[in-house]
Amino acid sequence: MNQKPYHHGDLRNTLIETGIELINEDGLGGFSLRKVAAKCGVSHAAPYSHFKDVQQLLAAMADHVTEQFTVSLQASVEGQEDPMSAMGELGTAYIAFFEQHPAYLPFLFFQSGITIQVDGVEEGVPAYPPFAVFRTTAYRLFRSLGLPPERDGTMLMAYWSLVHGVASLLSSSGVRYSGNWQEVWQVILQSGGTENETDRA
Amino acid sequence: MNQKPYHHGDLRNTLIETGIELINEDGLGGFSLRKVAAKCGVSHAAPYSHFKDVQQLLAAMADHVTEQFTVSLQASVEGQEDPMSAMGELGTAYIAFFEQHPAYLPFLFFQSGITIQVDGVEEGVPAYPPFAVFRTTAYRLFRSLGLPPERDGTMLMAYWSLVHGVASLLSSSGVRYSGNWQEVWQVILQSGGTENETDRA
DNA sequence: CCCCGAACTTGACAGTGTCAAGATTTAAAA
DNA sequence: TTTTAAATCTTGACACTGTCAAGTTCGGGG
Repeated sequence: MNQKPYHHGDLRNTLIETGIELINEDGLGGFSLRKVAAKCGVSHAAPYSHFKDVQQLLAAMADHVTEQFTVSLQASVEGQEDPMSAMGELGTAYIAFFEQHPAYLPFLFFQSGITIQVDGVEEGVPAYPPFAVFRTTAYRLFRSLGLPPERDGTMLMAYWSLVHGVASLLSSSGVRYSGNWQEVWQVILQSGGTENETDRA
Repeated sequence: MNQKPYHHGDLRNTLIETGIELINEDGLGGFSLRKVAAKCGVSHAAPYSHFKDVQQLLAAMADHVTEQFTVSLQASVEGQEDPMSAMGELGTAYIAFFEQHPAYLPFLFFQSGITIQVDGVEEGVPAYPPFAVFRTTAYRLFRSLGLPPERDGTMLMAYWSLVHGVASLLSSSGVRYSGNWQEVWQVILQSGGTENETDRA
């Protein structure tokens, strides 16, 4: 439904993908409109036929990356029977994503202001897709643990915040921790109700 | 011990403070060396007498802000008798700091690479000062709860990650959550051992 | 007193985002 | 098919950025 090849042949998508490559190579700070244009073999002002701003290109790039992120999260819980281990896999996938692409976290979360509706279920604002995966998986777990539904919001935000915090500390700040991160977010899962495998040393 | 007033009178400190003002007004993206210089009434190259880089000025600014952050955290636990409520206050202070200065989080954590030693207690790398406050307060609580010391590291990272995650989601991303954040990180504190005041509605 | 060196200014350079004007090509209309 | 309009891309310019080299000014130690 979009633009078909004119002169270059699907610039716009090429700009988006090349821009993402650039960020992965040189980091968010090394990004520039003119570099992307040069890498695509077009003149420095060519992007303005497809994006009114650098911000708009960055937003389109962020959308693309967000989609990959969502796919990655979904894949991690697909086929998982046990809700508890599904949550564990989800957290692992969340963190692995930002560990493998350290530039993505500042890029996704400090760039254009996404607004994530968390609370009032779908009132206008569409839920942030990765968060939606998070929510459905979490609710499944909470039901299986027999948690009271009033605590859903609190527990969901706790788990999401913790996983996001770990990803944040790992990928951006220079935090070194020799312990097992998986144990860290298990702390919340355990607190849900069942106390499986506390340390038994 | 530093430079005394020559022409301007304590530029360097003025640059640092003015730079921080700029970031609070225009955000991290609106920051520029030349703007800071202009705001200080000096020429655009004057900062190079005190900093070899923009990065170095930013690093000095970050140090200054980090100190304020540490003071704020320490003040929040001062005089608190009950370890549990001390931890609550600490988390509140952590988040309040970044809520009041939304530009600080990307500035502190995505700028120059601080390295935070978490695990092996003081082996070379000095602990990140705000984290040090966190650690001592947390350990006090864990002891009062009778937690096994082997779990100290895990519990500490869990609590820090969660609080940092909440601050991150609140101040950078456009997350809207109508619930009570304080309840959110209480989830971890409860999971420590005692279950005080679960919802009773 | 003089003079050395630290602090600051001036002017230049390459690189950035953005826009206006023109050239080129494609799709649609006649 | 020829003509026309719109989309795409280029070129050149502007203001702004960080950085550096060369000068200028000023203060304190000889």
